[in-house]
Amino acid sequence: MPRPPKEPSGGRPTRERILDVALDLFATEGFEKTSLREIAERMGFSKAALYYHFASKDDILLALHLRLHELGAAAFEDIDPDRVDPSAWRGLFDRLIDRMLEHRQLFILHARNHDALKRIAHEHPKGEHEDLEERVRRLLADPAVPAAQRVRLACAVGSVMAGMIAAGDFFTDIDTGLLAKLVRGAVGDLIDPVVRGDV
Amino acid sequence: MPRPPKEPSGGRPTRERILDVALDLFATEGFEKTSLREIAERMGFSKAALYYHFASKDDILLALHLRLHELGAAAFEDIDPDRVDPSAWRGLFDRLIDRMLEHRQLFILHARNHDALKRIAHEHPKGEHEDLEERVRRLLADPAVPAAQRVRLACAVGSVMAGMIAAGDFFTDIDTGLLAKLVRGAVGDLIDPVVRGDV
DNA sequence: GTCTATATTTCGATAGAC
DNA sequence: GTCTATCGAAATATAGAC
Repeated sequence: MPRPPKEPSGGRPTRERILDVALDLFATEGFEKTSLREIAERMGFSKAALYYHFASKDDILLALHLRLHELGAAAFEDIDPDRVDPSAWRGLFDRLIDRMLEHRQLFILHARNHDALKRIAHEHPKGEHEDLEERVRRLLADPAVPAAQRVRLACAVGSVMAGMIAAGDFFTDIDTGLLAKLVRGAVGDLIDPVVRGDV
Repeated sequence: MPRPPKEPSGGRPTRERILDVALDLFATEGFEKTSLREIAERMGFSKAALYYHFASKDDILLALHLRLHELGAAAFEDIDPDRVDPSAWRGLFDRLIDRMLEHRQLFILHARNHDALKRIAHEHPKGEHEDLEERVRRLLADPAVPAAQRVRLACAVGSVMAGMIAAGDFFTDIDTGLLAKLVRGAVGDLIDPVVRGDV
């Protein structure tokens, strides 16, 4: 029989609590600069104990990458990978903004440790997931797409990122719902000419 | 008498060439991940020789920080620190975009290693420079400024950053002049409602 | 100005007891 | 599942010869 949890952790498994701590540290200090000693100290046990739950430091980052990947897969599974036309951009960004504000830390982790994530994703050739980021990346680099559209798309992505980062640093007094509305408005102004076909 | 330079380095002093190499590495791999061994290898001499030119690794980053600071001071010395009103934003961003595209690496270095730069700037209390970034930062965090203006400003900054980062990654086929024009147009659409007083 | 050699620290990771 | 103890590698930095 499954024994009930004894720790005062809300029944949250130790592995998940380690990931919570690592997410916080990786997002605020960076993956390279965060040491396992630091994670272990916050968890209240020794460095070696971490290795019972994870095979390596990279393995912790990989698990966090999976959290983000599953999130993205669930949120954008109805998008046609082969045909991302501008008319779908507005709805795409509306959902993206909500998701990103809802899971700020995960996206900040991703943006901040992009190199490390790319490295371990490259060392784990399993799945070769075709996620949203890769599609946007290809769109941005495609010389066949009008330059104006590509630049506008990059600015829109940068705007969402900036809003998300600022949310925790400068916008602590702004309600999340209002922030989402304002960012949606700004992104709308950015991609309106693209959607309307003016560029 | 000042002896002529013998190295095939265009007469560029060793110290400056070290900074060039360090800038490239810090911007592409990050400050923490770049080792002095890596810099020394590219320079063609040993690790210890670096310490003849710089007192520490932090000192190298500090010198690069000064490059950026002098650049910013020269470019925005005519801005009134105490009165940054929206009507000046357009001109501010126009100059900012040109400067940033012109010195891409320096700004990428700054964005990527913001924490390390803040740390060494904090350890060097000299000057307590009041630069443009600090002013924008205060504006973004000021609850007295309308939320819509703050969010639009953050999006504009994020757009410029995105355009600059993408310039080297995805926009290699886009002429710099065209890119600057397109980013100016995008930022204009973002801050137009603010400048006109619609928000 | 650059070298070799080395001191010192910190890190990720492992071994084995409990 | 967690511990202590330790290994090996790599990092920053220093000492002293040339």
